[in-house]
Amino acid sequence: MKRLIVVDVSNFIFRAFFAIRPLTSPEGVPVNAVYGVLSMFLKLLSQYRPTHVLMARDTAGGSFRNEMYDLYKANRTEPPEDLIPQFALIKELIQKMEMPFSEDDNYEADDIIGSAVTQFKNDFDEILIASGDKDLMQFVGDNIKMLDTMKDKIYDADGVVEKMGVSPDQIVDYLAMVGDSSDNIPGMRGIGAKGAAKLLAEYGTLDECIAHKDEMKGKKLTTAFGEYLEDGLLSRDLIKIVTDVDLKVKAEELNIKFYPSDELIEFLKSLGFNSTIKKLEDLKKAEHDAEQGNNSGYSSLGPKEFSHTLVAKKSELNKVLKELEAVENFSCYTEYNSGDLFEREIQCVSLSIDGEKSYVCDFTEEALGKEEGIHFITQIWSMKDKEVYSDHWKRDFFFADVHGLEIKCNCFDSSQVHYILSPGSRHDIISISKEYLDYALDKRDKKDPFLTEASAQEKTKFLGDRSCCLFVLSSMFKRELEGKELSSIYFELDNVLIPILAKMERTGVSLDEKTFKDLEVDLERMLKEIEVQIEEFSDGETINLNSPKQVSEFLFEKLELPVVKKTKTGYSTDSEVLETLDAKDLSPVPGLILKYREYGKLLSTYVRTLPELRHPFDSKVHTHFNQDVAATGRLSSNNPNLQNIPIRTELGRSIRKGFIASKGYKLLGADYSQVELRLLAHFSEDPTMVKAFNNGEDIHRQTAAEIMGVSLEEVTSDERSKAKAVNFGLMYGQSSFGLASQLKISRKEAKEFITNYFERFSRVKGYLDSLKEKAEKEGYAITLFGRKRFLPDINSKNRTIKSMAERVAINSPIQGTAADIIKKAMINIQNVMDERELESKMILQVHDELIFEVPDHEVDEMKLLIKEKMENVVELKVPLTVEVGVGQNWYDLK
DNA sequence: ACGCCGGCGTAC
DNA sequence: GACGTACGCCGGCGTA
Repeated sequence: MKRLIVVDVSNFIFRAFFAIRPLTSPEGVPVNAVYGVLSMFLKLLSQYRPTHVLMARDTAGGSFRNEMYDLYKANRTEPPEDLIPQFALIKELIQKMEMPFSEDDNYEADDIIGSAVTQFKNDFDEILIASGDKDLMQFVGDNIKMLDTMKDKIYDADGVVEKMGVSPDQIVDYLAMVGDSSDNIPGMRGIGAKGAAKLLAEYGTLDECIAHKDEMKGKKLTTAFGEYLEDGLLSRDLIKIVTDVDLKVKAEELNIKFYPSDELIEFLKSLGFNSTIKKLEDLKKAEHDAEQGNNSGYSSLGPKEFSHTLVAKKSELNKVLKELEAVENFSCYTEYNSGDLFEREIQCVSLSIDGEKSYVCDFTEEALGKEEGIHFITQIWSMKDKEVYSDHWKRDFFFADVHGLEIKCNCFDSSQVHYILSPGSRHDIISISKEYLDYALDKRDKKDPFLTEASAQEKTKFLGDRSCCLFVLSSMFKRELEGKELSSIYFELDNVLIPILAKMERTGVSLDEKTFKDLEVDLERMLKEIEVQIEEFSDGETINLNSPKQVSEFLFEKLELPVVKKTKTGYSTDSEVLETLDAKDLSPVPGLILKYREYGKLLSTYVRTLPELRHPFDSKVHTHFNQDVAATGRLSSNNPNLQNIPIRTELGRSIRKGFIASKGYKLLGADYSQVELRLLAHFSEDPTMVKAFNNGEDIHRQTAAEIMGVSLEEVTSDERSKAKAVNFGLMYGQSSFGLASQLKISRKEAKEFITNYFERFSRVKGYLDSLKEKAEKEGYAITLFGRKRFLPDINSKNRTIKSMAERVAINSPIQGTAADIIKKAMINIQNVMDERELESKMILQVHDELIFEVPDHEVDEMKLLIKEKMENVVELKVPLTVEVGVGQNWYDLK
């Protein structure tokens, strides 16, 4: 099998430059693009195993196209400064790798590629064009395919049709009509991607379209084929790729060298690519051992192949189960169809007992079927003395719950553990396989119905690879956890929480349709009224009040109001600015826009959206609680986010009336009062603060009294709210500057507040400083329970970056400990609810608050239980107090 | 037509 | 430069 890959080097260079973070050689020369091109190329060799290669490149000068059209590529800016020295290095790299190479001063890489595939077409079994340039799709057909290395996707003629909507031989005409903004090719104004595809579907070619231009309907099309026809014809000429460039190499000269030369290794050393050198040196050694004709070389750099067995017969399933019985732990990768939460079916289960080989059980095959799938997975999940690795146990628990199955095995969740080992990065199986195993899993998901259309072989690799990686990674992470404090964070906290969250998601929350409908009508009317009022000031011009850009033009150019604040791109119009302007009484408009924003936010984010997100299954909303997103250890919620339902303004708060208890149930809410401040008191052991909490004082009032030097009774509500701002600011590492701008007081005053604060609460200062020092020394911030957050920037020389890390060092232990506390409370409460077989259900968590749906007869019992469990999660130097409320809806839980 | 980013705003 | 952690809406721009 002779396979030629033609590499669009210019395309590689730009993609690499932007994909790889800045990187310099030991001599200080930027080399990120060189590194990127090398990695992409090595990956190409190992993954697609070409026998022949041609590297095609542009030269610095323009091409004949510039003579045709002086605006050709006129929109291109100069390459970034850091990239310029890398062009020569990449050329040198190609030479040192002894890869066949072609460039020509009069032609672009596209022309070289076009010429190569045309001229060498009959010399190879298969030719792959490695480039992201759509233009090159015109050559796809027969044995010529496009390869997008970033997406790991190969396009044959059908693939082109699917992606572009036209066949390869229509690509030139297509681009002639649509244009190409990256090369400044105009195209025909008025015709977009959809339009061009439609026209070509009807007439076949551009020429045929022109022949029938009198049939075109609509103003856009008539002008396109009138006024802009010339542009289209010029574009077509520019897009056409030359196929008869003299390449100065013959097909048989394109065979590649499979082993690195000493010279190459020396060159890479000078660039500082240590990890790559190591691999190449090993390869060099292997060259000596290798037998003649052994075709490994560079292509062996790729990951070793796992070995997968497809299981598609009932009798074989039992054999698999027997093997599982014989081991203590194994990975179990479950693949569901992408259908909805309640309807979804199990499609495949892939298992590995050693990280080298896997069984892929396919329940979409006729011989098995979904009933068999459920039966099979039930048997696995009931192996109660086994430890089973999955990368998404919450999904499995949800599925099990829907189908009334029980999961009794010991669950080990690779993503969740990785979150604990390294919060703040990505934890999905694809990312961690890449990071730890340097293994590129097939990135496709089944949006395109991959699992139903792919070949059995492809499917087996897709799934088998995942369970193998899952096994290897889980074993690694398990060792990593061993003997560490972090171990208990995982095994006692996060892992135990998984089924609880699944249950909460499954239960969902009921909404009252009428509340939302009424609010929607009200808000729409109120918005309309404001629009009308504002129009009086705009001379009939319609302004989209949802567009900060248009609002800014209106306020600061048309009405000439004073600019208060700027953003990166222009004048700010945020609420702070609008309030400032409103206070100046120059125009009623800022105040009106403030109202418009408030109502618009409520309408678009909550009132209109939430009822839409109810699930047809039970008409409830089922949020997702993410357990591996927030770097501090908090949960997050999405689809919808039920952790940011308004409360501050009365109108916003009324949305909570729409969150209701099911019939015969009440909602029960319990929230920690001032957890984070109490934690600050506990950690700092500041006597004044500890005493205040122990005496049950109003902490903000107490703070005000201390820093303003007045008695508790004398504190005004303004003073109290200022003190509150100081208290919160402290925990976020706020500076006097920030406090001043928030409270609209002078910096001097703000500074005084803070100075007074630290005098009165002297231990707090010491504590906050110790957090920074500790983070500098240890490299991480840590919670009371031992959850860590690593802070690579804490010793940065860049002041701004270091300060940011310091604020994180202050905030994380406080926010994170609060998160750990409520997680523990959730677990303890759920345990008792299970023991007592209560009908109550936990439904929401909002960082310091839990909401339950409780049958009327359990209200009293649950009130006691929840308060007791939440308050006694952990013994601190100050009491943790919890306030409990009961009501028919979320608004009434006061 | 789609994806990404900036601006903005909601919660704790 | 200046307040931590999230999610999501909208408009606008680019599609490398």
